[in-house]
Amino acid sequence: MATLQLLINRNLFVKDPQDTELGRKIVQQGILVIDNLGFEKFTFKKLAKEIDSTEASIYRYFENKHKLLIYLHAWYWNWLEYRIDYQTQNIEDPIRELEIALKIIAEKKKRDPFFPQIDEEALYRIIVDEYDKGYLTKQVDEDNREGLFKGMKSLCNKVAAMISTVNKEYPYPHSLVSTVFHAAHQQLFYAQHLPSLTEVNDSKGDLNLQIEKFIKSLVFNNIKQ
Amino acid sequence: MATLQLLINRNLFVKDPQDTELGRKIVQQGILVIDNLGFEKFTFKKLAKEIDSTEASIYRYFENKHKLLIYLHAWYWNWLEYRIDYQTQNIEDPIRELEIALKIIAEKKKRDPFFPQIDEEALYRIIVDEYDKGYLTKQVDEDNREGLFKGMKSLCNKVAAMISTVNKEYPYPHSLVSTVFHAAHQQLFYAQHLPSLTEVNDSKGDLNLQIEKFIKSLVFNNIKQ
DNA sequence: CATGAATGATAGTATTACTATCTTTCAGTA
DNA sequence: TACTGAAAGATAGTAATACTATCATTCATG
Repeated sequence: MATLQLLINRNLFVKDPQDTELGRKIVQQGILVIDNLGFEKFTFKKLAKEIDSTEASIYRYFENKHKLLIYLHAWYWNWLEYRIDYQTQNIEDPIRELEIALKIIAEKKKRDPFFPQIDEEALYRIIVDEYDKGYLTKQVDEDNREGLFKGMKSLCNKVAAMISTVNKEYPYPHSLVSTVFHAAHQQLFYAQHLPSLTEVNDSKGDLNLQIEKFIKSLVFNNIKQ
Repeated sequence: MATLQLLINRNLFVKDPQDTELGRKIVQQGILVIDNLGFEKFTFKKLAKEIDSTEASIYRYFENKHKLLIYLHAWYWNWLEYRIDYQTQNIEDPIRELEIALKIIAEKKKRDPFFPQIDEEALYRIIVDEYDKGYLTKQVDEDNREGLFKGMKSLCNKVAAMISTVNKEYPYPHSLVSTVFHAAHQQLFYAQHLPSLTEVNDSKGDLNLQIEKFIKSLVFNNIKQ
């Protein structure tokens, strides 16, 4: 099987971690350590220990842990966009296309053999648990200027365009999509931790399937004519 | 004019900050300092300097800065709930009642003379900028067990109940409300910092009014029969 | 006047988030 | 074979953070 690489914005790293053994280990194990400790307790020192390297070496790849987190987010959004592109090839019906996109956003993530170095299941847990810590900071404007959020924005544009194709009168395609992106992850977090904030519930079967139904209803109830 | 006090969960503080001069100053100035610095750069030491007190004294009121943040969130949600209760008194029409609730959630917050010690405009900026930092942590389950999120949950229940009154067939009242709560704040953040993720835009007039329309459309498109 | 609660003052600790410098390893090349 | 340079390791150091502990002072109340 071919092994792919997603192209990540150069401003997210000092030195491209995909280029070297150590770099790949930083990303690979970084995902696992953040998943284990949570982002606040995660440090480069702890990660260095895990991969038998040093703090200083990790700093040669990432300016700080915040950039590493955005890097992982960027990877995630690029991965979703690639999968949506892939799975909507040759689909003519715009409604069907939109359904596929929403399914991919909401579904439970599994390891993708095209990217053997990334544990997508752990990464997905990180996205769910730390969703907006990437951009809810005082440096958001600078980060945005450097294009660090291009991945999410690009996918948002893509899905918003699908919505406009289905119903070009709907006035809030981007707002609806950014809301749905968040809801898809947030509802999973709520189901696991604050269940009184959602109807999505373990006892009703697969959580992600319920979330998929919820966000589909959210979207289609809004854009049907 | 009467001065009111909102009742905040006892587990959120070591010693009730509403009981003393210093406590009130901690909350009052805490809001302003967090608003200025952002939550990550905010420290008790900096706040202590601001109020001419000491780090140790602040620790006598709040276990750590995270608890102070949740305290402020709790205050905010209690405040919204109180205002919704107040403004929906004697309203018979459930649709009108729901509209009022959504308006209060989305609208631009102004100083409330009933609570002269709280700068609601600064607090609102904090909520918008740090929305889920209160609960997106590894201790969420413990915090939740201690009832720290009662405020948001209670308001969510209230608005979800309004939705069920309007349409008792709608299957996702709580999910819709928790999504809308988030969207109401997120869309403002996006409009200010990541404008390509939203149609809400300064050049179209008042941001909060646009958000109000968006979330009303979101809710009513979903629950109309 | 005595008491005790609240606060202030000061100090100390482990950890974090870096930066700097120097050495070693090792692959490619002259 | 020796030489070079890039990558990584080793080590040290710094300012700030997130606390904890202890002791002194203030001040209202009984």
